[in-house]
Amino acid sequence: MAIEHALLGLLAESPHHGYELTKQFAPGTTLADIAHLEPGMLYAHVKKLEQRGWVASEVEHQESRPARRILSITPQGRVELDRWLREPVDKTRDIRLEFLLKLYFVRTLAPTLTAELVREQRGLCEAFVDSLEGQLAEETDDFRRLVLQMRLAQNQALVAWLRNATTLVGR
Amino acid sequence: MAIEHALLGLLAESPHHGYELTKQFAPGTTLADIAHLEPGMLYAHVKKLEQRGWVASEVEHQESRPARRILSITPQGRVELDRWLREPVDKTRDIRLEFLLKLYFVRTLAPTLTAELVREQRGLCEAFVDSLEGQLAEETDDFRRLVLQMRLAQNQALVAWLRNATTLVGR
DNA sequence: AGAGCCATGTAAGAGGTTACATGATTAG
DNA sequence: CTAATCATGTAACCTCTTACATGGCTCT
Repeated sequence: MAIEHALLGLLAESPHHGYELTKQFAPGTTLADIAHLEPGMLYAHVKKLEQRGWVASEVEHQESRPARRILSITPQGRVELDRWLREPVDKTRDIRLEFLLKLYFVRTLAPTLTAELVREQRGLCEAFVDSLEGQLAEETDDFRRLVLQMRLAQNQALVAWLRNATTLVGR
Repeated sequence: MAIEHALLGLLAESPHHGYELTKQFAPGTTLADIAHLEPGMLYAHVKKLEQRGWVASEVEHQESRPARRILSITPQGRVELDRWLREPVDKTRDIRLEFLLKLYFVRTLAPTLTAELVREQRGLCEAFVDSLEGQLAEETDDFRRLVLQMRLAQNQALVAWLRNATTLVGR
């Protein structure tokens, strides 16, 4: 899901063929730092995106080179990408991959939305922190407290990071 | 993987049949708080554990109740469980589920190993913190710094939590 | 009479990993 | 001559999620 939206994000800038897209995820690139994507999986994702009508393709023949399929984003694809870029993730574990991808693309594709995305994500994390603090106040079992404390520590760290990100990313 | 070891952990205390095991993961229990396990998947996991020779089963017939398969851990299963209980996890994301399961079972099955497990896990997290700090010192790109800072914040929070856990769990 | 408990599973589908398959061209 | 690059995919195999299938018993 998240990776497919990232592919939409790459195609939103300009059409590309599959091989070019795999290069964006090659070791050492920023995207590879966030998500792994093997060439084999890329073509499978593209197939799904075409089936959903978010991507269209056209074959380009070349001399002395294999033919390539030029992929471009459709109007429905743009609608979907825009929806995705505005929505924060609701599970803490999705911040590592999906939220970072949103942040990566929102900055270049819709810079004016960046600050709002970060703010909404921080709102969700803060609400979760509050909820965990409430649960912790009522919990008496040592081990369950330990579990809650871990989640609390992680979410507090994310809130602090997002607060800092607002200033860095929001210019 | 992690959930299968948790099932081994439950069977290490005493033999159980499948239905009893599903109850251990029912909503509201401590285990359900760490990991989700639907009945359907439980039987699939048990099948795998039997194929590996870590669990053996014996059918028990009952009057006026469906027959049940009593599951018990084998000697090889105990060896595997012991190995698993001693090893910290090496990816940060596995702490949420797999490390918590290890912690849950090591406390009751091998309490003397608890402090050592927490210490080793903290060692790994600290090493990762050091590595991230090194990368951050050399990174100039704003966005990549943001990614590194998030990972750093998360791992620092875990180190602090593990430090606190030593005192709580190690008695 | 109907809801829920006991007790076991299968089946279908989504998602990811790893490896393999093809075959021409260009650079060292 | 060998390795890397260009360019596409398939196939096999895990894991997890969700839903369904069965059928008797107990409690209200």
